Amino acid sequence: MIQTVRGTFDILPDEVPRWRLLEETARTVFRCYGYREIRTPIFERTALFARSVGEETDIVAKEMYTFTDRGGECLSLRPESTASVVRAYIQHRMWTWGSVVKLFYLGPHFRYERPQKGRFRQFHQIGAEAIGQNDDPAIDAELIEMVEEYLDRLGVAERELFINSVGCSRCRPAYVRHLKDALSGVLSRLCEDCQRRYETNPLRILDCKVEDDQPFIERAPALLDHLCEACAAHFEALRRHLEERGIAYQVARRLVRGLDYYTRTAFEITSARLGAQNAIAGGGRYDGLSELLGGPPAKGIGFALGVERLLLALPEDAAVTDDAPDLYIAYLGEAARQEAFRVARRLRRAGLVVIYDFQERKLRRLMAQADRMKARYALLIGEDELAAGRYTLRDMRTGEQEVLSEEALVRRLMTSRELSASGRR
RNA sequence: GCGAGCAUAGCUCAACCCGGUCAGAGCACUUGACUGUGGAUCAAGGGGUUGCGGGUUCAAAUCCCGCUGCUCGCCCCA
Repeated sequence: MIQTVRGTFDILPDEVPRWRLLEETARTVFRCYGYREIRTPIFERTALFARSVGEETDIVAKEMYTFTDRGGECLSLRPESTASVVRAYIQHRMWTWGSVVKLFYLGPHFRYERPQKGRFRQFHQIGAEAIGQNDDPAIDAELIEMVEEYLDRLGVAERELFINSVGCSRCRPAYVRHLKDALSGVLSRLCEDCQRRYETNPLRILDCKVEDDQPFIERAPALLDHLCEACAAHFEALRRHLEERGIAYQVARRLVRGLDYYTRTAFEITSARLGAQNAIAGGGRYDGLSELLGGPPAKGIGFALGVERLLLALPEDAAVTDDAPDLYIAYLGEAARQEAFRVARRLRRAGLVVIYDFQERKLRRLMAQADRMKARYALLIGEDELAAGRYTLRDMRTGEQEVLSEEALVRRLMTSRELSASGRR
């Protein structure tokens, strides 16, 4: 039997409401902050990700789904979306849209990783980007506020917000040299991974969780103490803005970002309810990315949020299936069956959710099924009803029944406040 | 790429340690008790080559080896 491929999964009807809740809440909240939805292709030229995310990162070096199409183009399924959004910003000359363009996206992304809790090969991200000439720290603070508001509205508890600054192209290289100098003496006493990172990505050493390495890392110089004046001022301003907005945060001096394009503001939101992969959202500034991709100078900040992880942190009762039928039609006999189809069609056109069984069954079974499906009403069409030209409508909650003409039935259902036609649609 | 654990009915699991008792329960599904009226109860039924392949043995779901898959952790990241 052919099954879903490793690291992918079906989202079955019972789970879909939870997904929709996340998506719809994102659209609602982000819209309030002036962010507009953008949908970029699911695959792009490989070069886009190689250049932006970084050739040496794990994502590009060993996690992308890369293939050559029939025309010989080297393409990759998107491992993230910031690169695509910035590409779109450049391609569509969005700087003419205004000084800061605010965009958000949501959808599947792909990385060839070893699956584990909260980590899959096809995974979903919700993210937003603010791109333009302006790099006011208030933009950073507003974006963070928006993420917090979103998580609040979903009821995601036990969260923590960490912020840091990773500097810019002026101050970071000097700091990295500083860091390497400071660690060179104790390099042999660090874990294997850190020895490797020392060469490939020294900043990552700050992120190491190995117990024995901690004393050395604690003593190493911190990025925050080596920012250039402009970056330091930017970070201080961000802190002030967050405080003015009443957003609780912790400065995580060792927080770094995995992708090469990040500058200055870096932040991460974790949830204690998650497990080993406890980062629920992460983001930061990427002021050089547009130019790196051949576009005009532009500043940018964004974040991405892992939907599968968010789902793990979401309260149990966050969403319920809302596809229970308004009306279950129980018919008895062939003539009643045709009548049932006709009535169902009329009510469905009016927006009601109407269900019936295609198979002849005993009335008892039909009622049991209506109950199981949580139908609000049941409509009985049998010999008596056909003869009288009136139907029996049963309120499944109270058990009360009334006999109604078709017109009275339609009027009755259409004015019922709790049904689909007048309510949620 | 590395490490550990698990794999029995559609789902949740029992039997595995100390091989032999037709491979079982609950939920779900179908039917009946109940001639046109649901949630309860009782009964019956369908459904499994015990992940796959090999080995040991008179005998393997049970012990051994290989493979595959899944889960969790490392790495990395959202």
